Amino acid sequence: MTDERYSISQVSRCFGVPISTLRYYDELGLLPSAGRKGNVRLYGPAELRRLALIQRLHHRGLVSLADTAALICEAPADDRPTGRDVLGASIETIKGRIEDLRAAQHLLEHMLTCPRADPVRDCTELRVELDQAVEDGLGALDV
Amino acid sequence: MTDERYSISQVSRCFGVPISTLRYYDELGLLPSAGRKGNVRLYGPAELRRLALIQRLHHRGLVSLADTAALICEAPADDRPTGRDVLGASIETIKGRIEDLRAAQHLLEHMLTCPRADPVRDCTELRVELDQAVEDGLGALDV
DNA sequence: TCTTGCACTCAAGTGGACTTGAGCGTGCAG
DNA sequence: CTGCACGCTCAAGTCCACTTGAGTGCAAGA
Repeated sequence: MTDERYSISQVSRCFGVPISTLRYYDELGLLPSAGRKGNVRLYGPAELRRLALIQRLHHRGLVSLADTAALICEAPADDRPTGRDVLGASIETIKGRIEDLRAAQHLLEHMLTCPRADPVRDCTELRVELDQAVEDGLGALDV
Repeated sequence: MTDERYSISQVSRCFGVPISTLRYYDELGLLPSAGRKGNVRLYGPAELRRLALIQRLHHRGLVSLADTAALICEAPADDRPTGRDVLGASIETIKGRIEDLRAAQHLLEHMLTCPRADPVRDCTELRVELDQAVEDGLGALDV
């Protein structure tokens, strides 16, 4: 608040992002520093907001760094459609992943609560579901 | 259906998994073949089910291969708690990721529908949210 | 018999996202 | 003025999940 300009180590501490990562993002052009004093990077509010955005999108592999870059780097106007495309595609990808995760969650919860000692071998319910998947797959062989 | 034993290329085709990946999983012990004829891998129904399970868990990085292995390889009985732990932890991880994904999805949807030419720079709503995150982070500096 | 196709092994390479290390500069407290 | 914290660059290394390539074997069909 007092300052307006932050050193790389301050940014690192606030956001829990390693210094090496910040330098790496700078190198990529994903998060350039606001400027330099000597050759020391300084970050301002705009950079902090940008980093917050990057984190929200990229955190734990939600969106690849390349896509994140495509999404948040102001496109050169004529490139705008590209940005929109990535945007739409990313949303679809994310929706798909949420579905996948939900399925995996159900599966794991079943494994956790299943009274069978080894659900993978013994649980009928699980087996039925997996067999269905196998059937679906095998269908492809008869073509 | 007719057969009960499948070649690596058949399995590859049914499940859309590259042959190299199947060999890799075999090498890891994650998905051993049912046996070999000569030194050619053969897969049976149990292996297909196992592969279906692996896919559900591992698909697009949902769960790491190591964790997938921990989850589905029958633990040596005394190791059972370990399996349970991984199970619980995985479920929590997955829940967290679903939340993160939802947040990212909202953010992207806002960016898509926002009338501003460049939401990242111009959208007040977005800025407010990001500023909040920045404030939260900066709080850590005053300690 | 010869070729074609599928399978195998083992070692090395790939890509994404960083991390680590060596070697160097700079500013300020003691 | 010396030492330490902090910062810098550039090259190389790491981890994961595979993929690719070189070299080989076997079995069936023309």
